[in-house]
Amino acid sequence: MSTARASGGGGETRTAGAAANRARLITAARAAFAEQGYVAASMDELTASVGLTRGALYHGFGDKKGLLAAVIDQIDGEMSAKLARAREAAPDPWAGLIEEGVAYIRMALDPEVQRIMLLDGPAVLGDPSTWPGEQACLDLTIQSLARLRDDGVIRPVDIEAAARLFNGAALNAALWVAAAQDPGAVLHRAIEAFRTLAEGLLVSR
Amino acid sequence: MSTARASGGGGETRTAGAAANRARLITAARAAFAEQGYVAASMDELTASVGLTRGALYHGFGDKKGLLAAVIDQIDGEMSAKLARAREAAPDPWAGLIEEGVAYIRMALDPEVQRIMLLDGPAVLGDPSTWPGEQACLDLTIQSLARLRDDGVIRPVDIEAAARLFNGAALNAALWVAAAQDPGAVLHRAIEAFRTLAEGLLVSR
DNA sequence: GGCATTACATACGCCGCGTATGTCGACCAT
DNA sequence: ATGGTCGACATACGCGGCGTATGTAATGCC
Repeated sequence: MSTARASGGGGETRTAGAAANRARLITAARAAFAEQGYVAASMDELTASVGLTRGALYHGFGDKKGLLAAVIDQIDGEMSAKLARAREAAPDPWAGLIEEGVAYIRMALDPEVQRIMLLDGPAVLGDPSTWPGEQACLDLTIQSLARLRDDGVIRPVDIEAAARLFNGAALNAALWVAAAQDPGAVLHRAIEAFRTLAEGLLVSR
Repeated sequence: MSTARASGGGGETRTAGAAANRARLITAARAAFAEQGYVAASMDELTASVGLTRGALYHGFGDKKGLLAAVIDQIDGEMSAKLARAREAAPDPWAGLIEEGVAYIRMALDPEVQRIMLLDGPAVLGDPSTWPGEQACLDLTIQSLARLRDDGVIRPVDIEAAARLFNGAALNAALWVAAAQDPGAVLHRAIEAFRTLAEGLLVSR
């Protein structure tokens, strides 16, 4: 057991381990997709940069889109974890919802998130709401809203519809911040406007 | 003056007129980009479908992205006109703002708008807020909001920030409707939630 | 009526993806 | 220990698509 055993039971240990090579490809792809964009990123260069060839890529991920899907899945997991922490750190459910949106806006400052999750991802893989990670994120927002409605905090609106608009407003605020020449200053304005708009859901304010 | 004179003063009238060929290319591109997507659309097939070659394309539009930009500009103009009419048909400024957003949501039912304006466009040409047409659209929303603020209808928020979030919420509602299996039913839910959220801006409701 | 310009068509080279095929090591049963 | 199977890649090939350089007919200008 020199190089780490995989879970299932297959054999590995060629030069660095199959799972390790997979992880290295995903890491390299995150950087390449973020810096050059999906279409401009060459799979020849990418695989060569980690000492492999395109054969490894098509064996492990099927095709170029498969690699993008793997990258998106990884980033999505990291984002979901951050959102959950932001929500749980808030004093009450309503503040949790707001802080979740604010955290989302902040994440869009990351060039990787901008390019991969908000620009190329939807264009290549289609509607983000069908991605497993995004679906899970939306479900969390729906649960938060449902509880707030049951507690009488927000008005009796269509929960799923409100969740989608809520996330959408945060997403667009994020895009605005990301494209600004002075993201730091714009970030504050976006967050304040987001809070104001969100209060449209409240029963009383 | 048999085939229509151009404005500037160049010469044309080869087979159908230069401006006419340009328009035919844009029309064909709208269909091709909407049905196959930007990357999958072949410029050889597209130009051949209107009886030309790729030479005409690179002469008139520079490159493939230039053709997409021309298509987007045309669609953008049509959308702006529709939005303006929706706003002007409303009884008061606040209703005008809401109706503008609702009209935007309805437009996203068009597959051309979905694919070209919301998916491929941003991925290929970058942030939509830098496009001339979108910028004009945002300016109109900003003017509407500024008037409503001066009239004391909405709360004293950051106007540009509110305009961006407002349009963003409408855009995401549009994407949701577009991806739904039953767009007609979802459309109503999206519009209602949009109205509720927008009321967060109002001074009193 | 020469001359420059417009508006294309034609020909060429390059790159990038996907796939088919080969190879080397690891496990597995006997 | 050994023949067979499988996994994890590398290598070789073909195809299509983009951009560009070059050629050419029609047109406007003087």
